[in-house]
Amino acid sequence: MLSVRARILEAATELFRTHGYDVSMDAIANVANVSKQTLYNQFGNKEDLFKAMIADHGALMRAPLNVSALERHPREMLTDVARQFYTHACGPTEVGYYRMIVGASQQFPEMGQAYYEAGPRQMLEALSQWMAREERLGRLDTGGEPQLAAEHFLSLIAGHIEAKGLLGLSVELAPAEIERRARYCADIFMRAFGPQRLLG
Amino acid sequence: MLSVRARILEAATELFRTHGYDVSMDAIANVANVSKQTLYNQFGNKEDLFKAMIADHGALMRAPLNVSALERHPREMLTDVARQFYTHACGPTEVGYYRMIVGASQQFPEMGQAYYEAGPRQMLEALSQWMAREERLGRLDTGGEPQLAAEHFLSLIAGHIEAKGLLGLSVELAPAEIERRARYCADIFMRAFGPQRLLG
DNA sequence: ATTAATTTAGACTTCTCAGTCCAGAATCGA
DNA sequence: TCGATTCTGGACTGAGAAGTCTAAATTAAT
Repeated sequence: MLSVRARILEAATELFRTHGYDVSMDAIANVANVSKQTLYNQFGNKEDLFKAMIADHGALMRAPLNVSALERHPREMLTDVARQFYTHACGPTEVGYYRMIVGASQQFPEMGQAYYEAGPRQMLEALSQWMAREERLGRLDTGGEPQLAAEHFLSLIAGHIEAKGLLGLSVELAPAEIERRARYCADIFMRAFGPQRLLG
Repeated sequence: MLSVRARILEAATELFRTHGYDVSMDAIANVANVSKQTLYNQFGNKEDLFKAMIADHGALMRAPLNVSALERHPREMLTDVARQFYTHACGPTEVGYYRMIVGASQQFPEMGQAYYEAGPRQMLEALSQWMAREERLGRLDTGGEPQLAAEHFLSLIAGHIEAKGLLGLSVELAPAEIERRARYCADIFMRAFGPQRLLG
């Protein structure tokens, strides 16, 4: 049996994700199988509950980009990053969550900031550092702008898929499609940033 | 003097954009300098007003990508598209609007769909057709996938900037920065999709 | 077993907001 | 000018939701 607090957070995550901030505390209490008073005892008020949920979720988000396997060829590495992104960060659950944050950040600007720091920012940072290293090894050529190149690679992966998801359009990717897209992205990126360039 | 209806739409656009769907009809009536009853006479109810505002706005959104000047070199054309995007579609106003739609599409899924069709979808379509033509002329090489290439170019432009804007982070680009980014994007794209490729 | 703390159920207060109603003022058409 | 339409201001209703309160039940600690 989960702790009372954990059950509340779980229910809150699910309901906020699917309905946005416009969920009644009663609804959360019901789904968590907890009395309203307990909910207020644990979290004080709705806003604090919301923030606690964000903080709780942040921990889960940091894992996907695991840039530990350093010694692979850039193309393999990039394919893998893309694959992981499509598998974990791009499914309807995570996109729904992202969507909810976007909606809520209108009311609580600091939520958007916090999400950015915990999520996109960290991925960007990690990827950028890896690219800088590869550039020193002569296996990438970002023109001395690994930060921009990392931005562009993430945009390449997420781009249109994520935009559609945000607007509520279906975004399920079959495994084969994930594979195809992942390879395609790595390919495009290597054409633009690989070491053997012609133009520029 | 604007018509009553136009004034209401203007006020609604502004308020919905900045505060999301959680704006009171009273507030809208006040800003529009109109009585509440008039507001209801004109639009029936809040949801219809919201939809009318979307429809009204849609018309404005279709202009920016003006793919009429066909005979320029791809690089120039792409730079121009990017420049237009950064200038018109990426400022705080338009991003705020996009953000609001994302938030509302949780409550009204068809809004997200409508926005996608009227905005991103049309840009994608136009760009994709242009790329297909350029490919026939031998001035681009998208590997027979102009649709994907167009997706990627738009992602390249919008990518991180838009994501930050959605989360409420500042996103103002100075003119010089717009110029730099526009050129950079066209450059990257040409490296990956220009005709003189090495890898593949 | 007894005491202290926590949980429960649900009634209650207060507030905000969508939408209605109405009586009088302004506007418009012929 | 006069009749019809539209707009105004503001009171009003009804619903939903945040947060409080209380008395009883449950759980945990000694």
